[in-house]
Amino acid sequence: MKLTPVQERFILHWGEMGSRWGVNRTIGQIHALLYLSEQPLNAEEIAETLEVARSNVSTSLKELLSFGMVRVAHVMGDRRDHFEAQQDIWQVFKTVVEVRRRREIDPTLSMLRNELLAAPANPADARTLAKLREVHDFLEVGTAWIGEMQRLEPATLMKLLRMGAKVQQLLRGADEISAALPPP
Amino acid sequence: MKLTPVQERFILHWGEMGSRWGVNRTIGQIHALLYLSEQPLNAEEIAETLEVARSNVSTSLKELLSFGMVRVAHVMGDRRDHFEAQQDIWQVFKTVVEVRRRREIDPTLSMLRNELLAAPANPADARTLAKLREVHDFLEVGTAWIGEMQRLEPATLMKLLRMGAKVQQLLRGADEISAALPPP
DNA sequence: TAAACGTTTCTGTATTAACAGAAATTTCTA
DNA sequence: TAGAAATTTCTGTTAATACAGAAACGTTTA
Repeated sequence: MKLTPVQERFILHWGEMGSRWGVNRTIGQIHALLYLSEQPLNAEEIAETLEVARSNVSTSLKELLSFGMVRVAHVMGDRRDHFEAQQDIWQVFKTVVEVRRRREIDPTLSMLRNELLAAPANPADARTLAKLREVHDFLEVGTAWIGEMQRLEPATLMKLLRMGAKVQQLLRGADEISAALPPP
Repeated sequence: MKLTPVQERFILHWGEMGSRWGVNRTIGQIHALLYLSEQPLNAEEIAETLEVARSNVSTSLKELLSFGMVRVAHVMGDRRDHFEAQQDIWQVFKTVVEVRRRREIDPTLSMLRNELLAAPANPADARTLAKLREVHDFLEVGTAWIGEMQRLEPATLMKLLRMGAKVQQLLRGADEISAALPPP
């Protein structure tokens, strides 16, 4: 597959950013390529276009599949697997958030839960445990929030986002309401 | 500074997670130590407690200071710098979001802006540019949203988060309102 | 201004992750 | 069930990052 200069720059950039998003360059590039591609591509085409080793493509695709960012498609009369990327940018974002939650928050949450449950009698730790509880509660509530956000439809979210300041007002309103209630 | 087993486990875990959050182990550990510490610590104490090289502490502190997660404090009769971590967990979170936005979103936004402005006449790129615009708009609107969220007070946010489902309803309400309006 | 104290920068080593290419395995077709 | 085609796993190399220890640089006080 021949790339235009614009496509090439986008793919290279996406690969570069990959490392900052917690995936390697090849995974980023493959995702960008499939995101831009009009039709599903097979592993061979991907390897040729990006000039990376076939095995590297295989490993990377497996990871992208496991994230749910790419799926297998089949082309009539061709027995090879073809791959296509999730095209809805909001879905892509939800996937990213989900993956990162599992990697970056869940392990800490479960570690904190353990410490708080094991709750030793050592009075020297009273202050420490109070802080751990604070972090725990913050993360707990944050992940619940993320979960709710993820249940929103793409269209709904985009509209909400576009509303911007209005939502802000809505939230401030909610704050006033909750301020009027007795503390939890 | 002598650590209790609970403190030690927390610090080690935080250091471990550091790499997943885009900072190295030492930075994570120092942050955890200062977060738990009752009073500001100097670089020497930090190095001893964590058993890492003094130079490593210096570099890591500089980075934490640049993030705004740690600040310098002074102790009467001691000319050495002492360091204390931001204690408000919501502030910590805001800082993390801010740092990651700069690292993970801003470069892509500016790259996309460039491509869209340079807008070459090549008709083969029409489809590609449309997709780039979609990504661009999504990120643009997302960062604006983040900015608004960051202006909320800690107490306000915690209350909002705790409201959970109620906020969800509020958002759905907003959706119905926006659905009733003509498309933007 | 000297010397004691504190901090930062530099340099080499070690650890980790990414990747290419080869080998092995699986899947499909005739 | 051959044997061809496609995919995955394995192995060694390369590149990037983290880190310790040493050296250099600043700052304060007597």
